[in-house]
Amino acid sequence: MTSGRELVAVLEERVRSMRHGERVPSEHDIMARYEVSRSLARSALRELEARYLVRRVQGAGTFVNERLDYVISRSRKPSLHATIAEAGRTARTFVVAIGSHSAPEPLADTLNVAPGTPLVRLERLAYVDDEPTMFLQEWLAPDVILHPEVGLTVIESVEELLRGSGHDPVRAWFRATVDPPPPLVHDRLALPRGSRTWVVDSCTRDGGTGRPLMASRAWTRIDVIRIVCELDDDFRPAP
Amino acid sequence: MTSGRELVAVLEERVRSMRHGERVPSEHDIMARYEVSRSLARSALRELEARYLVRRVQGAGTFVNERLDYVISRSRKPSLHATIAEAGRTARTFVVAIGSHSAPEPLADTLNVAPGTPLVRLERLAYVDDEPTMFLQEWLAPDVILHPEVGLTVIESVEELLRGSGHDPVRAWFRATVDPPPPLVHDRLALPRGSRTWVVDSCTRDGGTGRPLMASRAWTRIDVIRIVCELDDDFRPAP
DNA sequence: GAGCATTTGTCCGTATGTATT
DNA sequence: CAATACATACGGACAAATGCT
Repeated sequence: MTSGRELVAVLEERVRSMRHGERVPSEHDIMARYEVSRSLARSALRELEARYLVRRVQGAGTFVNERLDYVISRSRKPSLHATIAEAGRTARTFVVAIGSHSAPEPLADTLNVAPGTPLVRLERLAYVDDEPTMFLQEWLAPDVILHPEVGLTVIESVEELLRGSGHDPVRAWFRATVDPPPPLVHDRLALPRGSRTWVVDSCTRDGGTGRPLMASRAWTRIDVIRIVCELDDDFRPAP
Repeated sequence: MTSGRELVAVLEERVRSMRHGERVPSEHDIMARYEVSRSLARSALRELEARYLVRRVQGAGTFVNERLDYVISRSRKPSLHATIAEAGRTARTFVVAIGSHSAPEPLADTLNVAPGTPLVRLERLAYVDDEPTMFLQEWLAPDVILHPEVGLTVIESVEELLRGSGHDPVRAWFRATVDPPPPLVHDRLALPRGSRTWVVDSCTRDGGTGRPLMASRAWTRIDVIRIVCELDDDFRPAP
């Protein structure tokens, strides 16, 4: 082995031939096998980590990582949970906080209520294969859900809850980009230093009446999920 | 200075107080000023680079970097050039290749022509402040443009060209995500190793007839542009 | 719970190569 | 050509987290 670039290429090929979760040779193994210094082995693995091909855990090792695609669009209904289950992985969501807060300015505008109107705010944390992966803040318009205290600790999907309350929830608007998360979210997702997340703001309305039901912001680990934003083509039939 | 984490925080604050393009202290300066080793100074600057806060150029130095926002949606018309000009930066686009190619399968489908139909393919390279920033591949539906050889080497905006040919171009569909670019694009954009780009596929139609005019794929430097995808809310008036 | 080996994280120091100015 | 600045690579030491006994 002569250069770090080669080392990265060799390791990448090897990693790509392995399955999600499999163990990647340790830094020490790589030193011995390819006769390079530890710093070079480290930098190669770190580059693969930056490309989301591996995950590294101090004390445990380096493991192959496979990102899951999640398409966001108006027409596609499948939840994150369904998408993840299809890929043979498991997803679970927990409510970490629930309370009544008065609507801040931009949210009041989105939900079409007067500023200061009390809203139910949910904070949820979604795990993929026991890894904290998505942190959600959701504001529910007044009176869209009956007995929220009961339903929300039990039901994992707010969409189902809305449907159960007699609504027809559709994603009416979203805005997505990639950004560093605020410190609170950084901790919740146990992110490594300097990492970025998908940030998706969204508004859910009733498909029939157009009434705003919920506004949300979600931070998603970019190394676990690959979000694909799609604008529907009104001139083509939905698949 | 005790830890690398502090050093990053201190440098980040300093960088954030500076303006785009300003010179950041060199690795050597940081060693002397904060009494750390070169490797620590390096890793700190590299982390700021990973957060898109600085750009590093071998032999030249490290410079403050400020990303530009570019919103993609159906309703927003402004071109990338206009967006960049508003931020006080300059954008230029060059046609690097133009030729006739038979339509590959997915493109033929998008443009609603038979597979193998000859299409005009454009390759363009957009510079922001003399930095190669976006590489575009564009396929034009048959006969949508008169005398393409003449117009395309002169006009920087294909949208204007379409308008000049009597069409009413609107963005009918897009799909956006973040991914490593293919090697050819990696070279064109002079990217550092292991970096990712925005990848935006798009289809432009005539707003009146719905006729497909153009399909395109664009790779954009994620450290120069922050793309924001937005789905319009049909229940709210456009701003 | 304690102890231990393994593995990655964080530092240091040094030397040489390469691109820019 | 020379000076500057970043890139690459070596080596070593210790810290911190994990997983197992």
